[in-house]
Amino acid sequence: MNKIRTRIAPSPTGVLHMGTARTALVNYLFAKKMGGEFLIRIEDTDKERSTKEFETNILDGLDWLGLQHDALSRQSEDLKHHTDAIAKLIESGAAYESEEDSKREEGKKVTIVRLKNPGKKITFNDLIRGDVTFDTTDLGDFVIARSVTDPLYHLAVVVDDERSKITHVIRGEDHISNTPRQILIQEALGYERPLYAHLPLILGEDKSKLSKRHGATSVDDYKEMGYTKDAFLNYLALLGWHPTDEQEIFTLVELVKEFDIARVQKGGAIFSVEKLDWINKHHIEKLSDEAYFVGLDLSEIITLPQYSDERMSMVLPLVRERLHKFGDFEHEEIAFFFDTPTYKTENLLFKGKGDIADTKKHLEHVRKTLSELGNDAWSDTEVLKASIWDYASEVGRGDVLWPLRYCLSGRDKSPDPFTILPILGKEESLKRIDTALEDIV
RNA sequence: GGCCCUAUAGUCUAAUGGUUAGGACGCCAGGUUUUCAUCCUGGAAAUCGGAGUUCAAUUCUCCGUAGGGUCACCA
Repeated sequence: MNKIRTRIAPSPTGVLHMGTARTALVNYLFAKKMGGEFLIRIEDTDKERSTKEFETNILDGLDWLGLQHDALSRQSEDLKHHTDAIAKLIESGAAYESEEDSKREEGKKVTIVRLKNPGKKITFNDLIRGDVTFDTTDLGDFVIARSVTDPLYHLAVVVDDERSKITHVIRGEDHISNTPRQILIQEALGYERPLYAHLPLILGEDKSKLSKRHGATSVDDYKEMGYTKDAFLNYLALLGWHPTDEQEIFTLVELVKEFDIARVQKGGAIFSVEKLDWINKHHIEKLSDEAYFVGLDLSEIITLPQYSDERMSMVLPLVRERLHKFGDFEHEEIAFFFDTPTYKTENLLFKGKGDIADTKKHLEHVRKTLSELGNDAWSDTEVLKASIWDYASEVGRGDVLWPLRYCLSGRDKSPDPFTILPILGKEESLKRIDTALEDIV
C-alpha cells in the first residue's frame, strides 16, 4: 500500500489564517495517524500577489503551532513540470491555444490555453460527504494557463499533487467546486485520482465564511492575545470534529492518537472565542512553571522597588488560576505585592457601608492579634486564619476581612487576606495595616 | 440566478429504526468560612417543515424551507 501523503497548499497572499491553520492541522493529524507524511507546498504561481513576507509568516505560524512538515516546496520552482504538462495536453489535443482579448490588460491580445472539456459528469467520493456529482459541461473549456509557459492554479495543483504523490487532498469546502475541473485535468494527463475530503468551513457569528470583517482571524492575532498554541490547536480540532468519548482537552500528540476523519462534521461551525478561552485556561493550568513564566509579561513588575524572585514565585500561582489567556494579565493585579498600594480610605468600609469607627476598631484588633504571632504562624495561612476567625465570625466576617484585605492590596478584587499576609510577611503587612489606621481620623 | 454542500439547545457536538435525546461552552440560581477568580451542586435550553417507508423515524427516502459555498486570464 502506498504511503499516505497529505499537504497544505497555502498561497502567500496574506498572513496565516486560522482556516488555513485548521486545514493544516487536519492534514497533519490524518497523515500522522496513518503513519504518513505531511507536506507544505507554497502556491506562489500568482507572482503579482505573492510575497516572501507572507510566505515567512505562514511558515513561522505553522512552525509555532508545532505542525511539523516532512517536506516543503514552492510551486514556482516546479514551473518546468507545469509547462511540460501544458505541452503534453496540447500535443494530445486535450487542450488548445486560443488567441483572445486579455482580461487583465485592456486592449491587449493574448494566447491562453484552454482545456477541451469532454463535457461529462464527474462523480468523486468525498471522505466526509460521500459521492458528489458535477456536470462539467457547465464549466466549458476553462482556462488552464495564461500562456504555454504560464500555468494557472488548477493545472499547477494537479501536476504538483501527482509529482509529490499526494494520496489525500484534504482542504476547505470552498474548494469543492474546483474538484471536477482538477479531475478533468488529471484524466487528460492520465493521472491517478487522489482521495478527497472537504472540510466544513469555519464561520463567523453571522454564519458566513470567517473573514477579516469578523475580527481576529489570523494565527498571529491569537498568538498575540496570549493563547497557547496547544489550546488554539485543541479548539480548532474540536471545531467540526469530536472524539468517541467526551474528552475535550487534548495535546497535539493526543489528537493524533484520537483523530478519525470519519468523525469530521459536514456542516460549518461558528467560531466561539468563549470556548477557546475555556480551553486555553485548561492548557495554562497544565503548563510547566517555566512555560507559564515565559507566557506572562513581567517586565513592569520586576522593576518595582520590593521585587524579589522568591516572592514572585509565591505570587505567580495565584495569578494562574484566574487567567484565561496571557493577554488578560495586568501587572496591577499583583503590583501591590511589590510596592505599597494606594487606596481610598472610604473603600475600607465593607460594601461601602458601616461605621468607620467600627472598621478602625476591627483593624486594631486584627493588628494586635497578628503582631503577637511568631514567624511560624506567619508562614502558615491556616494558622493566620485561625487566629482571627473567631473574632471575625463574631462581629461580622465581611466587616473585618474586607478592610483587612483592602488595606493590604488596595484593590477591590484580589486574593483573600490570608493568602496575602504570608507573602508580604509580618513587617510589611503590619506596616500596611498601620498606614490604613493612620488614615482613619 | 446556475451548480454544489449542509441542517440536534444561543454555540460546539453525542446517540439509536424503540433513550427521560447525552456532554461541553455560555447563561441563570445556590453553595464552597468577606470581594474577584477558581471549584461544587442545581436549572432553563434542541432533533427546520411536510409527506412517504415502517409496528415504530431525530435517524432511511422524497419534496419544501433556511443557511452556506462557488461561479477569474486569483489561489
